[in-house]
Amino acid sequence: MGRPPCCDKIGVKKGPWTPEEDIMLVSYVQEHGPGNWRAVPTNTGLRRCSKSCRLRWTNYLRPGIKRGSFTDQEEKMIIQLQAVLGNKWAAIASYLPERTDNDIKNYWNTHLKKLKKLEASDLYSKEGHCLSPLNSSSRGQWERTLQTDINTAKQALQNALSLEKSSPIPEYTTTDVKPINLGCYSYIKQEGKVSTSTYASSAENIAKLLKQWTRSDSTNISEQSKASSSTQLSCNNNATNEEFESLSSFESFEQSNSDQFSQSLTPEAGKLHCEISKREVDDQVPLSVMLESWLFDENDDLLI
DNA sequence: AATGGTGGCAACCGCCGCGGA
DNA sequence: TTCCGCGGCGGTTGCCACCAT
Repeated sequence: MGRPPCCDKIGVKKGPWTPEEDIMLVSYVQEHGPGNWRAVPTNTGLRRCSKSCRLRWTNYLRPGIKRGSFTDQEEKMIIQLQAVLGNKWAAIASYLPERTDNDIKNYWNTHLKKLKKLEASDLYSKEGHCLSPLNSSSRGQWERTLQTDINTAKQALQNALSLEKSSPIPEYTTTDVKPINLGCYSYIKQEGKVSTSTYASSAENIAKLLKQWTRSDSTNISEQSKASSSTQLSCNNNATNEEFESLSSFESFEQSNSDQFSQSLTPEAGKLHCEISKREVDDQVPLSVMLESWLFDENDDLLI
């Protein structure tokens, strides 16, 4: 006998979310903040499971989510963090705050897993042995493999971080996939033409619905926030005033919820995140140094 | 033009851990 | 101390769009 379902299955809607449902959820979270998901369906009138609401928020509607293709730096970080942390997608996602664990998991399963498999088979054929720890002949050999993995991870992480420092904003060529933030939705610009998913094409509709509840908040938005928003939106000539206002509202909301981000991290990652935030304010210790010291600590733990 | 195959991604399912009663 | 409910996480599924034949 398993645990009963988190919510009554009868009358609970499943499948893709409609823009109207998104609006209901977003406006509720805007008002009450993320949390107490159990109460969301009853308070909003959404015929959705509480888990579904939380998932929709964290994976799609949450402000600050970057969509579109992964950059080289992101890919490197995912590969190396996966080597160190394993399939701890939430932990990995905590180092890529703009990406959700679901996104990273999907990316790994569709792109990187294949890549790693290919590399592994290549090594297997070249070296005539399996690198899997479970099949290695001795623990010592496995530890050496692990150590190599960790060292590689650290190296790549440092490379990625140094790249990040030199070019904090990814540059896109005309052939690159270029994500354009539009509130909680993203338009993907590819090879000069703007294409949207069927869902994202409803963004204007969403913006109209958002208009009502953003009006009251928009008066409190700082000029700085507006400036950064307009920079992002300048990519899209079709951006409406309503969309602009909704985005501004989201950004101010995001800032107010930065504490919740650090709370959502794993204990280890949370500690690191807090430490990084603190140190960065206190004495500007580079992120790469923090990560490296953390990785060294992890190594010690693993090899004891 | 039609159809089958494949890849990508959003969403669901079930288990686990934590915190409160 | 135990039980229960909730939120979080990872694995998996199913739908849809794109591509090749």
